[in-house]
Amino acid sequence: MSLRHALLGLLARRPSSGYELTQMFDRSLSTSWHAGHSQIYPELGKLEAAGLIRLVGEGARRSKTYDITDAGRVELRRWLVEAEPDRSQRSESGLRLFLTPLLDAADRKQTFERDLAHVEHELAALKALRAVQADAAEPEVFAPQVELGIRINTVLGEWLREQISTAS
Amino acid sequence: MSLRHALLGLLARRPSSGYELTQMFDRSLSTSWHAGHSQIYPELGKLEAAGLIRLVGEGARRSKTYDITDAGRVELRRWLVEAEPDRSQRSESGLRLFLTPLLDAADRKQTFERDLAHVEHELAALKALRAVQADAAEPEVFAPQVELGIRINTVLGEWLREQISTAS
DNA sequence: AGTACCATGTAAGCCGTTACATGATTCT
DNA sequence: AGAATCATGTAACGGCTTACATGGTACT
Repeated sequence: MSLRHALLGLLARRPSSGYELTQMFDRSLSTSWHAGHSQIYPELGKLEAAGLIRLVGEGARRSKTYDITDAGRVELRRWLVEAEPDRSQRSESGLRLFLTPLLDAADRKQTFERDLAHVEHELAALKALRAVQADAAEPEVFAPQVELGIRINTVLGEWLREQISTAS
Repeated sequence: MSLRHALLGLLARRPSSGYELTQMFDRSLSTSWHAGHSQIYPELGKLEAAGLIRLVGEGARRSKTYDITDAGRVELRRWLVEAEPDRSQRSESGLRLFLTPLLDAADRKQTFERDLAHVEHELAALKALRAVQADAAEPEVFAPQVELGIRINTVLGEWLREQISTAS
């Protein structure tokens, strides 16, 4: 269960409300993790009860802003540095790719083209993000990670283009 | 829920027992999907009840071998070609990478080195697999996918090495 | 006054993991 | 005969998604 560490990590970046955390999962973390508000609010309650975060203010519209505590920072560092990473992944795209050889040439080409369109869309978004962040004072995402995303999507695109041309 | 389509896909490759399917998840599909036997056996029952697979033989030790039906093949193709892919992923490694900037330089370097060791291990395994499959009559994994894995792990390794050298 | 969005919460049900349980076959 | 491995199944529990539910604030 990494949700608690994801929340600790986001709160270590800056104090936030549950609503803001929900948005961060969609905007910044969507490529690696997702959580809906119905999962986040109860977990914030548990983290507060465990003393890893604390309520630092209530704002307009009953919003509750939390911040990480020293105990939370210790736990977050322990998890990041000392805990053995769980490297298992769940990727429907990977599964689809694995099953692609079952399709005939026409269907296979079609799915590769669909995937290529998606990869190019991602690539354009990442390059736009890189351009924006070059100026930004406080980048939302770690710049080297944008660069990694660009490189991975680039090789993916190259591979897909090769598959499309050899399939026909 | 892609488990049913993963099972349909594996059975479209060759008729298999639940036990063999469990092993295929570990051996061939572990980088994109995982399922334990306690999930597989009940799902095979549901697929059979739905007419997408059928029992084609019972062997030693009460083993039950299933094969995909024509209806199953139709459903598999529909899912692969026509269904909108769910591209959301759950990757603890991605989450860890996202949170890495919170660490100090020494801790960050340490985690990058741990990740690099793992990437190099994967890369060696994939290159060995590529060498073995070059000779094999009936490759277990689609050769181009091994190539893709090699390329992605290569850029990952390069990126990690850059992070390690600029972090110090 | 009505609509849209901000903000938090709970409940039902499904999916997946871990643990429990049993029997068959092979090897030493 | 005992251990290891093959092979299938069920049960309990926890995580995650979807749906239900409510109220506050801003805009027109």
